[in-house]
Amino acid sequence: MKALSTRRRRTPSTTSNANAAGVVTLEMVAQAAGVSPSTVSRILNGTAGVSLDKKRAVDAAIEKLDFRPNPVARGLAGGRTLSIGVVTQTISSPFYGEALRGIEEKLEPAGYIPIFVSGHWHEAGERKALEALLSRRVDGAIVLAGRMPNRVLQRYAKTLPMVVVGRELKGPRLFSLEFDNRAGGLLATQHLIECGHTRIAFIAGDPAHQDALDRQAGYRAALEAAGIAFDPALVMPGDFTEASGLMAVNRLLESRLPFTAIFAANDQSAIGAALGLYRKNVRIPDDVSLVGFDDLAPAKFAIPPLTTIRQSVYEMGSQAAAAMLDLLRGDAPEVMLPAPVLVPRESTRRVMR
Amino acid sequence: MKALSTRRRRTPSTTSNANAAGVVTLEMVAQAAGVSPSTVSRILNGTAGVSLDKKRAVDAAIEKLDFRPNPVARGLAGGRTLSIGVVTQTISSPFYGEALRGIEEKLEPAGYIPIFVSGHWHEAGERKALEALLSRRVDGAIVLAGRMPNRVLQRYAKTLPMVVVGRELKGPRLFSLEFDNRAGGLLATQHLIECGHTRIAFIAGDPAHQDALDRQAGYRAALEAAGIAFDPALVMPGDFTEASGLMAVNRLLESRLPFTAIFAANDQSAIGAALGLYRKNVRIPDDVSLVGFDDLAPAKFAIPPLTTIRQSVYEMGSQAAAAMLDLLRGDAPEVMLPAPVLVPRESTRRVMR
DNA sequence: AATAATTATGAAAGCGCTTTCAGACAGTCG
DNA sequence: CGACTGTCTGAAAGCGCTTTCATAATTATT
Repeated sequence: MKALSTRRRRTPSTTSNANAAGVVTLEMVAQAAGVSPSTVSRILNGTAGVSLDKKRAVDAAIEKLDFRPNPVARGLAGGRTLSIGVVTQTISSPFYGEALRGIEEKLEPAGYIPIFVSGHWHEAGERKALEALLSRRVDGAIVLAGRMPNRVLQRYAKTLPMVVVGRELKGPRLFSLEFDNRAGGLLATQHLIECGHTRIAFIAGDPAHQDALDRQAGYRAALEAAGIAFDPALVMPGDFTEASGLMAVNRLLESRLPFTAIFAANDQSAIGAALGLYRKNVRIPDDVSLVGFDDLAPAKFAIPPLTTIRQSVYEMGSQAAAAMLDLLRGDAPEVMLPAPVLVPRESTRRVMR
Repeated sequence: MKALSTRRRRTPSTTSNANAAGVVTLEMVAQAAGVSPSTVSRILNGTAGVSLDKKRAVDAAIEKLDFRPNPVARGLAGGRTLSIGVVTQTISSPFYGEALRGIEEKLEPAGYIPIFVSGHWHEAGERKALEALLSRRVDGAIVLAGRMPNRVLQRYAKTLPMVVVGRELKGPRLFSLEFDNRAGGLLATQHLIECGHTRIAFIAGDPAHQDALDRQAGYRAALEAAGIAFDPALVMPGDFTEASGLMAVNRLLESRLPFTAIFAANDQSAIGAALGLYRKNVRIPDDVSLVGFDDLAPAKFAIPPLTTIRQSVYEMGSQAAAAMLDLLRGDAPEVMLPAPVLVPRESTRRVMR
């Protein structure tokens, strides 16, 4: 299998260097420029001052030979790999996909490359993913949500800089980034209340996610603020999937409890709910108003287009990456997530009855 | 920034080794087991026979010290990094997301890790992505679709094993994998024809994608086989996005051309089309039947659930990864993509008029 | 002008592993 | 029983870079 390894002893005295696979090395650059490898390295990294003429000579040599430093060797020698590990749950979900895009696009110009690993929704998987990243000597890790206990994350933060999305967790080389899910939940519910709804069902998210809990807290807070009694029978369990939204609606309908609006903990479950209503000939928004959460692409093209809470997942990824870059630079990250906004579309409207 | 580099000269004679960051090295294992580093390496890689008792001692030491070889050092020394580069277009699209999941899950048990890089839909981006991967010394590259000319890909294949998804392209260290898009297009259109439709519109995909062209070819072939005249006015340009599906429908409706069915080149544009029809109060499937392509998650929860062609994107990714593993092992890949299947749901039905 | 304090540079060690080379033993054979 | 194979093993070189350390070349200081 061995890749390009046409390996031979380095001929000790011969200076005409030309390794097997035609790869240009720093040493060759040094030779071409008539300086020592150390100098080339220093120029590359800006580690120390170098006289202008040498710098010019080296730059010219780099240009001419089309030299690109080998990150692997760099990693081994300098302890840096210019790669950032990212632990996600599923890389195929639209939610994580957006976040990853944000991360990638922010990291790229800084010369870092993200390495994505899935945690598969359980602690053991996440831990394994982090271990894999660690053994690959990533320079830092970004953890998206996840079920790992805070303790564990804090321990890892001793080994390498970490940014965690979706929890409150600070430390010397640890930064966390949270979207205000509670405010979002509040906003969504308020909107429904303003439309005159009082019987508002809630389709919950995966209770293992803090996000889900916070959104629900926002829902309750809004009800309370409006003086509407909270009815536990109106909250349906769910897990952020379309299927769970569908099932929740079915149960809701079967319960025969009166309700005129549904707030689903994310767009995906809202879309599942919409299908459930459609199946039972309940019209949106005429009979029931529906609000989602996240404002991912599909919400805009749902039938009818879904009123939802925008939390820019892309932005979240991008900010997490920015924070990581700060951490790496030794600065205290200074990032802010945009506040949640309501995106009114066609799935909600005033009650008329 | 320097990561864990508490670097010191290695104390030449001292044998009690313990590097700064508490990382266990192969050398430490060798020492604990009372053998030379070479022997440990040989056991790790199965490169040469080793006596049973030494092997046992080494295994015990590895276990006890919880040693995990450093891939970076391995990469530098052996020319292998145990990582596979993957070039995608957008990592956030549901289509690519699924494929990446397939790749990741197939690679993982083999000890390889995928590194995903986006090509951002243009040749320059893809080329840059490939270069980034190359400079990171990946052991192989998987290219998903993409616009890079075949020539270029073939040239890269000289440097490292490649598998390309979505084109016909073979070579010594090059393997390609194609889904039968034409057959899928044929199937979709046939289904519509069997339902009695004769005025079938087509919403095209991005013409830069071979996939899109093939699906369209299937559409035409089905019409021809059924003796239905092909009407170019019924094919609407599109680019695989929801927005393009929506726009296509609008134009179609404005054209006042009669039609009773739409075949969209992928699910996303079909969903956009569905919204367009909904807006104009055209009912699916009562007034117009609609077929998509891909059978990604959202299709199942569209309103109404979308009849579509299943092409297991997950499977595609997984097979591509399997092919890469074969290539790396030196075997000729022997993989097969499942044939396209029609998944009838509720967006199509017999014409009644 | 003589000495101290700065740079700028190169030599060389070392990151943690793989792999060649050659030695040390066993086992074969005639 | 000596010459010859073949199998294990360790020493050491080397992958391509970074980073000390020491030296030489400048510049600043009094």
